[in-house]
Amino acid sequence: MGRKKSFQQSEILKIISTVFVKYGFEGTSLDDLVKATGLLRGSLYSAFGSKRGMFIDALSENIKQQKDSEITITLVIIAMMELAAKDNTIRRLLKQWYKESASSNVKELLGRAVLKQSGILKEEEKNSHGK
Amino acid sequence: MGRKKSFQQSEILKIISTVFVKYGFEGTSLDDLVKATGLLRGSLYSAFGSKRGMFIDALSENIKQQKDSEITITLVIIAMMELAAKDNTIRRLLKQWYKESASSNVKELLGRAVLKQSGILKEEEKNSHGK
DNA sequence: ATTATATTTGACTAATCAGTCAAAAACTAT
DNA sequence: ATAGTTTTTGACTGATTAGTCAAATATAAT
Repeated sequence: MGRKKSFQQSEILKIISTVFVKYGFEGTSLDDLVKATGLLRGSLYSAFGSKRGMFIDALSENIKQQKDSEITITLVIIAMMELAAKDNTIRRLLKQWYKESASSNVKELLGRAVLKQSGILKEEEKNSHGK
Repeated sequence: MGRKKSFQQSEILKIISTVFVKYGFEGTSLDDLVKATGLLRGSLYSAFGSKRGMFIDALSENIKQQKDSEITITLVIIAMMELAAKDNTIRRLLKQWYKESASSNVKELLGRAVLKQSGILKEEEKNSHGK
């Protein structure tokens, strides 16, 4: 019953993910998310409750669906750098991700993604650092 | 001539560094910096010009004085995740740091610091991940 | 068609943000 | 002491922030 949702939650979470990846958590404003999704604030809030809720749902969805994708890794790093220390729920999510991570060298995976986000690496040097 | 500075720039930069490390760049407010340093906004602005200036000076000082300390690495990661993509000056600074980095495995160094910042690692497991 | 329920709409709010600036204070040189 | 210079002070500003909510709209069940 009731009015139908005008959007698919998982599609919106994909868009939300790219915005958080681009600007970080604190660097992303609700207006950024409103513009990117095409939804209005009220719709976003009724679907996710808060900006934090939007981030958690985006992170969870990404972890569930594509554990080692570039977007997932970047969201994980943003969560670790900006949120985990003060947010138990997010820290638990990240612990789970860490435990189940398929990569043989998570630290290097994270470090590579940090370097990539910074834009200081040219394409050719993305895999190893001559040292 | 003129009134003497009531503080030593390098001491204030140490304090500023710890605040940015704790809250990130976007997550740090001027009020946070005012409280932590004990200086007033006007003094901070006349010394550093802007919040970005405070971060750049803190990062530069740390890179110059203790290239591979924990605080330096964390500031580097914050700069890489939040600022480098859109700020040429900061990206140049980071490129220089990367080029001159003494570590044999920068990616792992960065990844370890990200994990540490998140608080998901217990002390015993900080150096290797059983996998 | 009426009732009940779920979603959308977007103007609104209170709080917080980075940054400014004129006046006061503290210093040096003469 | 006076003039010249620099720093400090903190109230102020306009912009932006996350979040709210009553009204409008759209759907399903009866």
